[in-house]
Amino acid sequence: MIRVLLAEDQAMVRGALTALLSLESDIEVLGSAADGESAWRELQRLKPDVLVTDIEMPGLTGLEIAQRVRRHELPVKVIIVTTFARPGFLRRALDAGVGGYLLKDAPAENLAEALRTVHRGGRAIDPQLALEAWSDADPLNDRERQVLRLAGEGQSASEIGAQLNLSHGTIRNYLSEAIGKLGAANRIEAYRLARQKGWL
Amino acid sequence: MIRVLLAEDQAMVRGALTALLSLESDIEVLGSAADGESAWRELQRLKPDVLVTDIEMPGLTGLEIAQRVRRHELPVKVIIVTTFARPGFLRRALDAGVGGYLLKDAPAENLAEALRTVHRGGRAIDPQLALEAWSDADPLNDRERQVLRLAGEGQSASEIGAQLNLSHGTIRNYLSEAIGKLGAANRIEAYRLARQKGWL
DNA sequence: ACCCCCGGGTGACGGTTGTCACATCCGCAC
DNA sequence: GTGCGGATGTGACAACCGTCACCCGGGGGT
Repeated sequence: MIRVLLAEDQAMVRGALTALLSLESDIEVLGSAADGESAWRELQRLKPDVLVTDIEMPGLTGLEIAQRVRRHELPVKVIIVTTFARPGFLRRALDAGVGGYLLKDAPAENLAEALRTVHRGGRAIDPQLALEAWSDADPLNDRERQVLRLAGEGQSASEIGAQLNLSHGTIRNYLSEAIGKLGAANRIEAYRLARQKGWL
Repeated sequence: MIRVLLAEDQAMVRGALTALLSLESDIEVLGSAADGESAWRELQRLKPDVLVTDIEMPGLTGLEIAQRVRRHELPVKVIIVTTFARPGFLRRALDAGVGGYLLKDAPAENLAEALRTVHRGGRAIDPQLALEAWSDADPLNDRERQVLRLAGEGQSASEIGAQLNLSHGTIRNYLSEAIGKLGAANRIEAYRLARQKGWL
């Protein structure tokens, strides 16, 4: 019997996934959590074999939980199930030692299958995504990432500078570099590109 | 017996929702579709009592399907189930005469409940969202919406102008108006604001 | 015929952005 | 210490952006 904890913020999807997994005779859903913190608490209380978690959740993200699990050496496998086919996310997930990374686009049967694979020590990584993940690395450094994020919220160079205690000229230099590295035409395009790669 | 067709692009969520609804003894899931066009075809082939559809799908969106249903006077109720708590979306959905509008944040039991309500002729609208929907209306006209959308993709005024056969000066005028109407500081902020309201 | 509104355009203004070359400072290797 | 590299600033330039006042032409009303 595979004992599972489910973390997913959208209640309807959470309920639906629970129903889906409960159909499998060798899987038992111990419980579910709607945000990162409670997932972390339930993880320690219920001691499941496998944690199935979304990435984007209030509080802790699924990636952060995976990192914590590794750091505390908890005996639980982690499977990420997410909407986002972003190479950067998979990259970080693998660095955090997750057992599986599935897309919500994948057929529903894959989930139970992946659960079994991971439970017996294997890995279940979405194959087409695995390729992309190693193809191109994040070219941005911390400053560029930081500045690009703020620029993407509509802030001007001066506003960003004020926030980071840097001169507006420096901000423009960083933005210019980021735009160049990403092959974009302006900050807006750069932001979108970086975002869809999972780099921001 | 309530006969249901399900339209949802993410396969895993689609499978999970099917599992969820199949647990109910008075509900029968006739089939499901992964995009707007096939949902529309299945709708005519299977003639379900109720269509449960996501909004964001490839091809036709759920809102467009609802509009078509109304235009063709098909004898099917439509329930929108979406991630997006955007007043503008609900507004358009109601204009299209949908029977229900639920958020994926809502508890899973609500879905079956809403299905029954709508099937017997009632309406199931997320209550807190219903309030917001009438609070503030979309101030943008078609041109502004169109231009803002393109600007949000990183295109310059000249590029947008070329695409719409308008002069770059006119584009700037539209953007300026949109920025003003939304109380934003620049096009980036305007885009974000409009987007999160569901106006784009 | 008259007026007025509406979609579109123009030209000018000051500010912002993107780019580049160069300057400064600090820390670290040798 | 010398030298180098990274992080931060500066100043200049052209292009772009946001704003505004104003112009034009074509429908509707009346």
